[in-house]
Amino acid sequence: MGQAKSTLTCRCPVAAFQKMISGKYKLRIVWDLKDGPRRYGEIRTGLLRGQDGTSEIAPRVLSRELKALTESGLIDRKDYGVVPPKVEYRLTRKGKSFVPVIGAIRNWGSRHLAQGNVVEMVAAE
Amino acid sequence: MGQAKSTLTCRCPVAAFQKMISGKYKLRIVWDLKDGPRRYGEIRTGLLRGQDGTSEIAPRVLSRELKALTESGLIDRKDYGVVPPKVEYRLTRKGKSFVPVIGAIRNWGSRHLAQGNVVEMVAAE
DNA sequence: CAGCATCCTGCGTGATACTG
DNA sequence: CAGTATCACGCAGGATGCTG
Repeated sequence: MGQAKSTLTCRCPVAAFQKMISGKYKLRIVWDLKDGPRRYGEIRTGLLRGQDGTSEIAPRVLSRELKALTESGLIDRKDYGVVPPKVEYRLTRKGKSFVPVIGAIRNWGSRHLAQGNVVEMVAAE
Repeated sequence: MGQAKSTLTCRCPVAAFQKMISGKYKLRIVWDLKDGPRRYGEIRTGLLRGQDGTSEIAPRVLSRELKALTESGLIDRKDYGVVPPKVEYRLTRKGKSFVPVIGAIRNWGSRHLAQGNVVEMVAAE
């Protein structure tokens, strides 16, 4: 069996991590899901908070991110099989264990990364 | 100094983080640098450890990653201005503060990510 | 040795339209 | 509502070759 196919497989945990969270929204999705299950549409609109309401994320994109996260085992898809459609996404155990990592990232980011439009000189070192 | 370029600017620390470490090698470079300064060539060959010696990283690519990291303020470039050229890269204070974050990532990754076939405990820290 | 200049390619991202 | 199907585009990433 081998090697060569697994999407997430890599000798370096960092590289594997990179692959897992590749994409603009995966981290944010997982983070948003930490408070509980959310529906497709909720995630979609939730991703826009803070943005100047430009265009919404393309469904194709969100769809793929969600699928990738599911295949990574971070989230779980629950289809209620009703009409109109209702689908919820929630963190798996693995996904929950990942939340603190994102927390660390956010924590570091909020201290060392210029956020918002306030670009405070990163400089001086 | 201080270019108010919005290169890293984003309202969401996570997104800013994503931008900062975008690219296949940035995280690994920073991690490699945690043990001390390294020269261009050392970083280049160091990035190959574990790979089956396919092709080396294109200089253009490494160069760009290095430059981006420098502009992000994570690493610092030191040119000795000699012949033949000698250039060292080292972590800045900011870069050092970022190492634990990568540590958290590696730690999580080594536990939850399938790492190819060779899972050699990264644990030892 | 430590890069830069040029060309090329695949994929991630986005916009639009359509469906069960 | 929760997606899928198509088309298009920009850019990261790799391959060479050259230079101070």
